[in-house]
Amino acid sequence: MKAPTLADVARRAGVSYATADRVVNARGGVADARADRVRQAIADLGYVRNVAAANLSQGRVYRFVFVIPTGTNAFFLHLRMILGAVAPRLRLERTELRIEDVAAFDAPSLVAVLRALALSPPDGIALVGIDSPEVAAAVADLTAAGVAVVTLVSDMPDSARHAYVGIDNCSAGRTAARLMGLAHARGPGRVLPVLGSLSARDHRERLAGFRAILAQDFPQIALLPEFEGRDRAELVEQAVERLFDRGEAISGIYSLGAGNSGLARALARFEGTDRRPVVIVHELTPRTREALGSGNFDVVIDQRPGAEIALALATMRQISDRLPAAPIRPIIPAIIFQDNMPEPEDSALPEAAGLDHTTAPPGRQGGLT
Amino acid sequence: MKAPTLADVARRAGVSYATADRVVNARGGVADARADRVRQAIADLGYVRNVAAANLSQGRVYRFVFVIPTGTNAFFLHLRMILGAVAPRLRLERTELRIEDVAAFDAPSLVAVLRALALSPPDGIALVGIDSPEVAAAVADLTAAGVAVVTLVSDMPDSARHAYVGIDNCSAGRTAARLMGLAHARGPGRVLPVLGSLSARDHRERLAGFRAILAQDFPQIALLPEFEGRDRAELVEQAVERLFDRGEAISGIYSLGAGNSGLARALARFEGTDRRPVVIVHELTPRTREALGSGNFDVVIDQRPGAEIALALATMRQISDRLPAAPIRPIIPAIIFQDNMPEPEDSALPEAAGLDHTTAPPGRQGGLT
DNA sequence: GCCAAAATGATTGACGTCTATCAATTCCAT
DNA sequence: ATGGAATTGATAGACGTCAATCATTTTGGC
Repeated sequence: MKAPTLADVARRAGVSYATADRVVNARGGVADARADRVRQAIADLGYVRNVAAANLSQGRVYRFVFVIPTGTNAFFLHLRMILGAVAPRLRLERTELRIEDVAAFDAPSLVAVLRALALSPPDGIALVGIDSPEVAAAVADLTAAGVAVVTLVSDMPDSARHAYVGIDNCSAGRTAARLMGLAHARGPGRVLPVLGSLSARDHRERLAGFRAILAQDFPQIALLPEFEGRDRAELVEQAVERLFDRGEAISGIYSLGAGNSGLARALARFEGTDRRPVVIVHELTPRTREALGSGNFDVVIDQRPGAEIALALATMRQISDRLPAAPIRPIIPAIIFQDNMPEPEDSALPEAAGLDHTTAPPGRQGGLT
Repeated sequence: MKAPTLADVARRAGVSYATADRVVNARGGVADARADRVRQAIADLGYVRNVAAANLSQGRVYRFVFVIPTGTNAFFLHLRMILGAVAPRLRLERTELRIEDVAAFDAPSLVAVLRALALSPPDGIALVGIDSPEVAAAVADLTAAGVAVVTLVSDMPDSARHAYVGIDNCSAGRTAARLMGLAHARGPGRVLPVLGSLSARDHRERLAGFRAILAQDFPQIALLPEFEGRDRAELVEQAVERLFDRGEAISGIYSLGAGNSGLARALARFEGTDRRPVVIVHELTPRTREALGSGNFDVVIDQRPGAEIALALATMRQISDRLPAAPIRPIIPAIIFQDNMPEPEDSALPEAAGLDHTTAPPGRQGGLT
């Protein structure tokens, strides 16, 4: 009735414990015939190695690295903040977190970081994907070396990464289009897409999804040419200002990258009027929160970085533990209006929960006499 | 540099290992002065008991029970399905799941189930809350007996439950109102709320949130009296049919409970016309999926039962492990249009991930020779 | 049939906690 | 002071795995 141990496997396979151990831990030096018998016994018994016992025996510590772009991008700053907040808690679970900096949108420097990490490989690496053969090659080397590699936020489907943790960006773009269409009700309009860089897969996919639904279901809405703002607030601000100054009739803005504080500034001119365009942006940050609250933005599509980090960690741990892989589903983004803003994630006061379970409850055996 | 063990604590407190053990496991028979010294040493060293080692030593199996309402309610059927799907995987992690049936909206039978469970108490219980003093009393007895109790879907804030796992229903109602308002653009309208029962806290809260935002931001939308459909499709269908037959001008329907297949049938009469009201419902089920896809519903607010189950399990495990309680944040509901429907959760084919990590990768020590 | 190389078996000591038992000490009321 | 109770200490085995060592057997080439 209880779970089979490796000793059971060895017995069933008719080999010694030592041989079974050599097979499951890939130590080599086992004849094929024997190894197959062990594998068969594992399958027959449904043996799953007891990770707790394994970790206990070798005093294992999980070492995970998050490679995060530098710069003033509010989303990545938020990501760093959350990582900093969960790190102490994770240490209790024998997990060490490290953040490696990398220049944004920069394949060569990402490759350099990955190559450096390969020298003393951690157990897992989470990185923001960049479409580039060199990065893919570095990833392949890491996975070959037994490192769990997970792409975060933006995927690299053609690489050897074990899993992608993030939202379905195409679907997010379609959702934005649907909301934009809803808000235009039955009237016509002209919509401006603002993005960071077409070289980023996530931005490309969002734009494609947005376009597809607008074209399909909302023919009365015209699409202006997209603006590439490199995720930099001042560039976005200038560009939007210029359009307004030229008197362009803009009924909606879909900002699918970062740099939204610039957008908020550019929209200040509509304060108090009812002529502000419908504004849909990505990522809940202090700035976008504020703009939502004050009624300057309408919708925020948030990829829930906290959930992403949790899933990335769980995935890396699962791969490191060599457990049968659970299917990874995309993160479901939160669609946020001024009415359903969640608490900021840094308001995580452990004791605020008001409960402390660190001493045994009065269970079967009595307390004091 | 490594984590302190209980032996370290004992040494620091100047007591024997046995005494320290008696303190952390509440076995009793320790003089106050000594116990305090042990507790002080624990605090000084930041000792956290090694759960893996503890579970290993006693061959521990977590026993968790989900108490789920019976009936044809599609949401709860879905919840049961997901529980069935995760159960085998959890068994690998020494966790046993059981489902207990209970009549819906029925406090006495919930109390009976809880009392029965108390006879051989599991490690954790997740239940759908019902506001009733008797239920609260039963919950208090369970928590006093050391059982981790979590409310699911609908909370009981005044009970002794350890945590609530579910969405912020008030916020969800506000979100529905915002979407309804958006879809009404600047035109007037009349909106019908359909709910299961005002005795259910979650339904009450959604309705309150919905009302508040409509009143505050959309004065041009009139609110019809709400209909209580007991979550039963045929009742909902009849009631809505009757209203339409009477020629009521209805521009929007907010269905905040179950029974949406009845609603979909009642809306069939608008097929092909553009006079269908705006329809916002809760919970993604096969029926609401279909209605979204065919364009009969506009928005589904889904409380993501899979995420709820995962969080409930994690919470119960954490409480059972007597770890410092992490703050529990509400589940963020998914807002779903026809454009961003996620894969059904039962499409979870473990092997579909295409990866199997059950054998050691070629790590530090070489493979075959 | 011999030798080296390869494969296999047997065994042991961690890892940190829990449970249990038994011996030794302290405390307190009389 | 004495006896009984309460408290404390010491220790050992179990849990399942990993890493390591050493002894033994089998294999393959000649």
